[in-house]
Amino acid sequence: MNRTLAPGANLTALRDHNAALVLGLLRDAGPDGASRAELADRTGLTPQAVSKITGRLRVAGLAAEAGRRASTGGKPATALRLLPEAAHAIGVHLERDALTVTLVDLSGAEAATRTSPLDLGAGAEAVLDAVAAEVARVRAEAGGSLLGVLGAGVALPGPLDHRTGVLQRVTGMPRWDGFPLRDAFAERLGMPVVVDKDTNAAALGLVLRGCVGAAGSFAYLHLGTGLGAGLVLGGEVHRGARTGAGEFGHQVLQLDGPPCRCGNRGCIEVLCLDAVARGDTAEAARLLGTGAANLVRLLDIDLVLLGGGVLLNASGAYAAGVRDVLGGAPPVAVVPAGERTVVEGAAELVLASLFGRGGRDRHRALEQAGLAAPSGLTAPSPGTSRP
Amino acid sequence: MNRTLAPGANLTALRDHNAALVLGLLRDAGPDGASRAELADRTGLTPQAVSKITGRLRVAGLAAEAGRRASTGGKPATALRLLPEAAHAIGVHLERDALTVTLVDLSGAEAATRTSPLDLGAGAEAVLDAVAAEVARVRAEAGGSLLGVLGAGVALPGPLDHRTGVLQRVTGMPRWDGFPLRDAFAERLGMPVVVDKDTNAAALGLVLRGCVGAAGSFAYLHLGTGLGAGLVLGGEVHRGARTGAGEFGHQVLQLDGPPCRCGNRGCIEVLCLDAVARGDTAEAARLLGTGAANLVRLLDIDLVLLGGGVLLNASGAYAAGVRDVLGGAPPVAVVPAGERTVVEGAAELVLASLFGRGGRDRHRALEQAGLAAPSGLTAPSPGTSRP
DNA sequence: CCACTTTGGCAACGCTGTTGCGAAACCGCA
DNA sequence: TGCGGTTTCGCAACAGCGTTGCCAAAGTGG
Repeated sequence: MNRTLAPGANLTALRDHNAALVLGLLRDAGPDGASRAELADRTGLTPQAVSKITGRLRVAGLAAEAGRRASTGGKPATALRLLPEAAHAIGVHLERDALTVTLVDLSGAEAATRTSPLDLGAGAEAVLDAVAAEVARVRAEAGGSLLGVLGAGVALPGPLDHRTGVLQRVTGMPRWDGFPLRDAFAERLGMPVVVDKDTNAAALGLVLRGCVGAAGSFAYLHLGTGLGAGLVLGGEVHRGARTGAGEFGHQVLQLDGPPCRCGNRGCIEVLCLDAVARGDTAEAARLLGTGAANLVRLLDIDLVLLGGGVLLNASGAYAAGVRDVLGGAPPVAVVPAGERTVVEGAAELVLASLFGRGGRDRHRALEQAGLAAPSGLTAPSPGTSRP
Repeated sequence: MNRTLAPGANLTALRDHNAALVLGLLRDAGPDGASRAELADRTGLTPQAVSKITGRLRVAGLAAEAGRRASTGGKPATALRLLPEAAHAIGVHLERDALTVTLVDLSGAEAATRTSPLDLGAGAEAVLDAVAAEVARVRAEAGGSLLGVLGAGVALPGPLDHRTGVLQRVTGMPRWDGFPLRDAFAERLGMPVVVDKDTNAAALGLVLRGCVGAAGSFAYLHLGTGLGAGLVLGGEVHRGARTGAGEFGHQVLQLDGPPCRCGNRGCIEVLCLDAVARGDTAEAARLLGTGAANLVRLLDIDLVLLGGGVLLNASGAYAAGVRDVLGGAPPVAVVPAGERTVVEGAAELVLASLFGRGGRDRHRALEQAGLAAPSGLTAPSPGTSRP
């Protein structure tokens, strides 16, 4: 077992953990906010600890008081809410023929978004130029404010390595093989960059945006030019050893089926895309449902989200068809996801570490957002709201 | 998302986390032990912190100094090792027709094991009697020492709920439906009890016993009377929403295949067991490999362990057959597991919380093992080894 | 023999969440 | 209107965590 994955914890880690936890709850609470007592309940911390933590958040400009709640028999609670404009993140979605860039605030709300054509096969320099230009335009559109952009998340089809940010043999585009995308983008954009597979980014975004309700685990199935999946297990995106998890499309469903470009026979992708090409949506949905059922049984999840161009064009039919195969027991919800899951998720790659959702460097993210100043200076008291 | 799954952390949680981490490293180090400096390196804690933690472990009787290492140019390191006999755990494996009970020490080494026939369908009282009797005999065999038995882990086929310890419709044995196994066992045996599915217990045991090397994720495939799997993802057993994860056997591999008792067609279990019944080991291995390949691609794991009676009877042939289907890239290791993985894993269900491997109540476990005395009394200095 | 390296303990320290206590603000009832 | 009860929340003192600074011990190598 890899012990380096479970490091020792010190007081800094403890503080950052709790701060991220509270920030996440505040984000989930939305503009109405949450009271300190409520936060204490949800976290298991004492009210005093929550007061100290929210005090730090207020000093850092990440949270503020937001009016009073109705009393429940005693002193009315003062709501605390996230200040979404305290920081922003950029999401970049690279497709074979298109580039989408978005700028979102801490709550995930979109400040500006642009889509433009792209030739991903044109090579690194051309793509870097295009992305840098679009990022600049999006920032200008959003008001030109250069304040508080925490970083950029980049989502693309893969295969790639999330930890190092290095691309592998992108199908049909050998020029990208071995390209250190993260470092190149970070240098060019002048900000921290996180790279992930498109389906993983989408799945992460769905978690952070509260689109999955109370489900701790779910699968996001994406049917576009290919068929892939993003897996969230126990609240965390499961990427596997080589960021290769989610290879849903090359699941063998028919041992003696038609050959696939991957070398096997009867992959669900081939069967499904054939049905789509024939216009047989019902059969495509049935195949998708069979694959989803395999996945649901293997991982015991109770939510399946559907996305990608093909599925969204007939989301009702696909959802119904998949639901039909899955049956009712155990009860699995099948829901179509939004239109821009991937680019929104790309931006969330940056925000995840702030909100205790398994980002790669929570401490740096919190520091960058104004918490935990590197110099050992203690922040002054925020001053409480008194008459 | 379920925020109750990510609670706030206080100083107690921090101390317990680090203590469990160090205990886990000491267990992995085996009888040769590990030096404080080495522990500091692996945990990322400062040497001083490690000294304090190991001091507490020594006071609690869980660790001791174990001689000197060769010098590397300075003062030679003093090795610290786990004292395995400081505590014990009981593992119970319930099968349809057999009962196995084992008593292991902290290192997982077996002190005594007994197997006896059992009629699982005979109902709760008869089974409780049998288990209690066997547990008493095993304790007697192990020397009669009643000291330091932390609890019992119970592994059985399921379906069941790990968190509550309640059984669901055990296939073919309706009398067990809804039976609160954990609480009934806990009362009868007079000790804490953890219940889990047999394949999950086996997978957990393989992690804790260091049988999986540096792999953070792997699948344990078990082919006995049925076909199931235990999944470890990112170092943690993945149980899913209802402890139902690992339903490998009812993965559809042949859309128009023979009907299965689960209602679908072409489940891998039916296909595979048919091949086994025909004596066609090569075909069974090929089918198993195809299912394993689906799983490996979906989860991006690089280790598959094989267990269960059928597989172990011809482990070489099965491993080779599975390896053949999986191919070499990405490199997936296929290895047969040991004979008693389930009952050993059942005992590890109890030990897991001590060693920072995701047990359900680490604090209680550490307290029970002699650490973190409930009264606020600080433990005295352990006294260092001086001439 | 002496410089150097490495291990590891002691004491003081900074920072964490916790506890004890009290003020503020509201409800409900007399 | 007055008073007790309830709930929220801050201040101050506190215990306990890992960290830092310093030093002793015990080897190696010139």
